[in-house]
Amino acid sequence: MNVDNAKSQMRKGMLDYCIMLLLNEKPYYTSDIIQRLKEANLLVVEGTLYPLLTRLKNDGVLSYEWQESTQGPPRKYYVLTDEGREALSQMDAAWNELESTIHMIKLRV
Amino acid sequence: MNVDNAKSQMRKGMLDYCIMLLLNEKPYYTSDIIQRLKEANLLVVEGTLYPLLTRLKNDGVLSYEWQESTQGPPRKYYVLTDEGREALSQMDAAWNELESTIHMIKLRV
DNA sequence: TATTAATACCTTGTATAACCTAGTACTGTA
DNA sequence: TACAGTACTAGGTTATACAAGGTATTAATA
Repeated sequence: MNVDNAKSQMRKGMLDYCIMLLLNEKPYYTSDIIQRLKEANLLVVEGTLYPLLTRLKNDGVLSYEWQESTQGPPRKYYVLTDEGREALSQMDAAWNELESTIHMIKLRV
Repeated sequence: MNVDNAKSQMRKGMLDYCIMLLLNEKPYYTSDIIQRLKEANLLVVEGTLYPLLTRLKNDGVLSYEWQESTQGPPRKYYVLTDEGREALSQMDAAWNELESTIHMIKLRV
C-alpha cells in the first residue's frame, strides 16, 4: 500500500479550510500563506495556491487589497469576507464532524 | 461557496482509514461495514465499497475468508493483514499529523 | 420442480476537481 | 542591465466516489 498517496488523499480538501483559518486571523499575501502553512507542516507551492485563492475569491469568501512593499512590487493581501466567515464556521462544523467520526470508530461507540 | 462539496472533499481518503480502523477490531463483511460507518455518520454505498475493498486487498493490507450465512449466500469477511496493521499505524500517524496541523493553525503556534 | 424473493457479490463508466508542473510576465531595485 | 520578488495560467495527472446495472447463491413457496 502506498501510504504517501493515502496521506495526500487525506489532505485533499483541507487546504481551503487551512487558508480560510489563516485569513481569519489577519490579511496575508501568498508568500506569507505558504510560509505559515509550511510552519504547520503543510507544504504548498505557488502553482497550487494561486488558482485556489482565485477560486475562493470568485466564490465570494475572499477579497483582496493591494499593498505597497518596501522591497519589490506591490502585494495582494487576501482577507476573509463576511460570507467567508460564515462559510468558515460551516467548515469548522464539518471538520469537527470528521474528527468525531474517526473517534467514534476508534472507540467502537 | 459550496460547503457540501468542501465537506465531501474533506472526507476524501478518509474511507480507507475508517475501514482499516474497523477491520482492526474484527472481521466484517460488506453490509456490516456499511452499517458501522453509517452509525458513525459516514454514508457509503456498495458501489463505493466493493472496489475499495478489492483495491485494499490487492494492496496487501486486507485479505478475506468465506463464511456461511444462516440466511442467504456465503459472505466474504475481510480481515486486516500484518502488512495492513503496519499501514494502519502509518495512517494513524498521518491522521494525527493532520489534526495537529489544523490545531497549530487555529492556535497560531 | 419451477419460480420468485432476498441476499450477497461485482463491474463499468463517469463526474469531479484538487493538485502540480512548468512555464510566462510584470515590477521594482541594485 | 541583471536580478529578485511578485502575480498568474494552461495543461495534464490522478484518484476518489458514485450511479447504474449485472451475476450468483440460497431460501421460500406454489
